[in-house]
Amino acid sequence: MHSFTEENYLKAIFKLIEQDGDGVTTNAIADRVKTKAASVTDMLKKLSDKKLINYRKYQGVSLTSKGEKVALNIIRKHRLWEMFLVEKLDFKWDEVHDVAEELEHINSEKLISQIDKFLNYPKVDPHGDPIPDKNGKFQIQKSKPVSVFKQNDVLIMTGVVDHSAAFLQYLDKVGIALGKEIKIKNMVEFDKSLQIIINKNTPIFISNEAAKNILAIKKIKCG
Amino acid sequence: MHSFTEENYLKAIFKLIEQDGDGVTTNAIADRVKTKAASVTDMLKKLSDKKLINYRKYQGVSLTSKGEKVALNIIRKHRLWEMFLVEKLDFKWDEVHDVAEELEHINSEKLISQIDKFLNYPKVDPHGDPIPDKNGKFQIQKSKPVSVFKQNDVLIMTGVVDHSAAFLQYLDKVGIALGKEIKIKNMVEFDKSLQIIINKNTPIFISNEAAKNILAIKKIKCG
DNA sequence: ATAATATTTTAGACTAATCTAAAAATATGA
DNA sequence: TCATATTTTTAGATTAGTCTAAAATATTAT
Repeated sequence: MHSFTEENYLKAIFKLIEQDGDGVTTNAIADRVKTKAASVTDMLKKLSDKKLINYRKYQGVSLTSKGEKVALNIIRKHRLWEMFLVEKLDFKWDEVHDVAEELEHINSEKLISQIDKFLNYPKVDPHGDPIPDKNGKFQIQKSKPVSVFKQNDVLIMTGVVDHSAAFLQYLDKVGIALGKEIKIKNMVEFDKSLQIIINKNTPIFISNEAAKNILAIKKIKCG
Repeated sequence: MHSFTEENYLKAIFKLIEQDGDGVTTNAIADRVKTKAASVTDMLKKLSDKKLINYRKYQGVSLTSKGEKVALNIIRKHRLWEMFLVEKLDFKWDEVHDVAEELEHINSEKLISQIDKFLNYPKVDPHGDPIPDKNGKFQIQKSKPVSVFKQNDVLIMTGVVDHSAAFLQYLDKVGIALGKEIKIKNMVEFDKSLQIIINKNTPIFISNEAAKNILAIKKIKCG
């Protein structure tokens, strides 16, 4: 098993990737786990030795599939416990976080599968965040900025962060709208702009700034 | 708050006192918390500094009322969690111990009071052990050998450990029977024999061997 | 392109809890 | 009572996680 602390680092890294994509920085992690950058570096070496993250000095980190599995399991437990506290023990949705932070580290397969059953297999927690199933798969996807996805991902546009008229008019002009398919063809290293294909049309470029403000989910593979 | 480890030591000491009375030995604790005597000595110093135990080198330990309070709270949490696992999550009574060992260290007043309510304020856990209430009082007392009680305790005799005819005849002869009041007048240091008063009659002496085989509970003060 | 700034890593130290081996205290028993 | 055995404590080392301060690397802005 992994230590309480290792689990917290993996969870922090997972959430940072979810927010900002791969290449998570030492300082960002230090912020999230409320420690100093030097301590983070030590832990990154340890997690890397255990093949839980991909780490090269000064280059930022990403999770290996092994590390992602661990992180997803912690998140699953956290969200199921939050659900339990609200549904069964009359906690308010804003009271549950700190207790769930502790409960998520309890080690028992049976405990968590029984809680899941007891709650009738919920798909989202009290904050509306999706709960991964026991295989680490989300039944419901949360929309994320286009900027966090990877080359060759195929997405469905679901919303915007910036609701300004100017931005919406821009989207209209380039042909991005709710429900449209967006395939990420390429990412330009220099300015992080993206070459994308909308509904199989001719590729276009959008800036990193634009990509950060367009929300999307991964398209589910059919067949 | 106290560390996970400190809590485990306090719980171990509490249980040893419950079994054998005050003056718990270093080795007995080492056995229970599965560590070495040297480690126990270190921890005893720490707990003593924090005024959680009474400790004099080589003399064995007892709990201060502060320490007992902490121990009782851990035991309360442990037993409520066991109850929850069996009643609500379909655990077998022999599957719950290890998980409850982890859950008992979760820090949340509200969590445990809500679990208590959810279970409708149970008085005993799935193993039949009494559950202390939030003030650390047992609503139901577990019978313990007379040998573990202290001077001036007033008890009610509830049973025996040794069911042999010889022992029962001896009890009959000295006037000890189910329901009789036993007041502990004095304990002889030399052989640990007890001077007791049965139903306010003339004091008699019983051996430590006998005292270990007579079960009793503390008499509840009326009025 | 280079100087200034910011980020990240290294080096070395600290704490809590643990261990082994040796010393000290206590208990046992002829 | 005095030697022996047992128990407990001390001394010194180890591990996980943390810290500060200094060095190395990367980024930014002129």
